[in-house]
Amino acid sequence: MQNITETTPLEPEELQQLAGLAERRRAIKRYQHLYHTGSSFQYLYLIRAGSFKSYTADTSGRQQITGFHLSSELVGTAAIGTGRHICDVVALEDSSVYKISCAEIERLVHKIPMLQRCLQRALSREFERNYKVMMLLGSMKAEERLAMFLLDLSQRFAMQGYSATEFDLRMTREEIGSYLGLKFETVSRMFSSFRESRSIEVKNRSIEIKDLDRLRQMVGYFA
Amino acid sequence: MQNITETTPLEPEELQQLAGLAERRRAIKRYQHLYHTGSSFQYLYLIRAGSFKSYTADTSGRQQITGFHLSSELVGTAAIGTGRHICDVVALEDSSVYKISCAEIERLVHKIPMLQRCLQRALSREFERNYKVMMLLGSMKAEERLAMFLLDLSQRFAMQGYSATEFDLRMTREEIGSYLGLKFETVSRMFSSFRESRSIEVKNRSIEIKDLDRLRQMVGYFA
DNA sequence: CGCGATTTTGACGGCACTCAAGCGCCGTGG
DNA sequence: CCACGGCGCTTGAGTGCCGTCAAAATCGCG
Repeated sequence: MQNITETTPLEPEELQQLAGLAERRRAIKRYQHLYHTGSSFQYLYLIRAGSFKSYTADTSGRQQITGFHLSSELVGTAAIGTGRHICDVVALEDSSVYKISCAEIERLVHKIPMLQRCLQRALSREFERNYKVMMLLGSMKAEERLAMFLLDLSQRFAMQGYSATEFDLRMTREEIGSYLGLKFETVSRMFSSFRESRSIEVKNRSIEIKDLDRLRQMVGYFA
Repeated sequence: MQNITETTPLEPEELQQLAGLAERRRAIKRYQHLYHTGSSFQYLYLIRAGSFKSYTADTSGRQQITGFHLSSELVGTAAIGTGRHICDVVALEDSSVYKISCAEIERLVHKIPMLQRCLQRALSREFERNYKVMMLLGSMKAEERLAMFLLDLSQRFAMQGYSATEFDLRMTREEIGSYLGLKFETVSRMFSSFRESRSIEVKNRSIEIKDLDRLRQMVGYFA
């Protein structure tokens, strides 16, 4: 499961590669945009600290969340192919990013084949995730969706060296619901249900996974 | 709406560009595969006649349909970024394709900037469709999904110069359902419901759209 | 401290899924 | 040529999940 065509979690060594390219860091305040839909592709952003959400407007104007982005992940890669950003990205909290100029990348890709491979692997991972998201939204039940969401977050936190079982959500129930194709009341009910089955401890935004295996069972085949 | 990261409808002039590159045509019998998941990316396929479906195995082994491909559309483009195919593609009927070698494209892209733009535009369209598919599966009702499916087919047939209102489906109700995240019984019921409201005439696989506007209204905001 | 935003929980209803039966179409073989 | 069988399709009945509406509790920002 995971973000569609936007977030790109990086292996530690890939991260180092890219950090070297970072021209400068930039502070992004809560609710501030990294970029807007349709704006031209100038930079990739490597998240140094904080978190973001990306969304598109469903044609009635409300936002449809398409992904969440955590620290040490790469944002903006979907625009590589098209030259224009295809969604809005906004900070969920005060954050900090490295800006990596698109032109700079182009130049260096020719010099350093390693970097080419690194970016290709990143794009490849994104493509494969599209299919998982499709299956998620197409056929999974609310319980399965939320379990998958938690496992996904858990794995991404672990990848950065944080705890895989204790973390804080940075997004509202409504944002989670939008991402998973559920109403926020359903998300809330599922959290309560997970608590009653002792799979997790949840107090507002703080999550502690008590029974990782049970979550995995819920996701079942889709893992 | 439409296929995720796999099909690429082409404008007539783009089609001509690519037809020039076609090395040779190849006949594909019904149920025969064009390529398998994981196989290395060797060719793009321009469909000359016939139709295909692409699917991935949801981990329990059943196939999850991810797209349908009609004549004069380009198949296999999703693998450009990754070098490996990420789904299986199989013929729904006896078909014929042009094979366009990957190496050939690479060479010509350097010579003809026009072709580069053509492929980029194609990829761009695919990316944007991902979002529509996400919204479709995330929040639309069965009626809206099927209406959108029919309008999408209608538009693609029209693009090839065929009738936008009368066409034959090449896929089963079950395949449509898999694609739209519905059970085949629900698809069947919706077809019957559309018939009762005089929006379409439907007899087995043959479809005649009687009230295009009504279908558009059903899709509503999502159009 | 106070107010708006977020979250929880309950009651209720509708849409889509499940299970099941029956029909139509078509290819195969007697 | 017809009988048969299989597959796809339709339709019905019943159920369950999730969305809607509503109210109350809690959080957190100013």
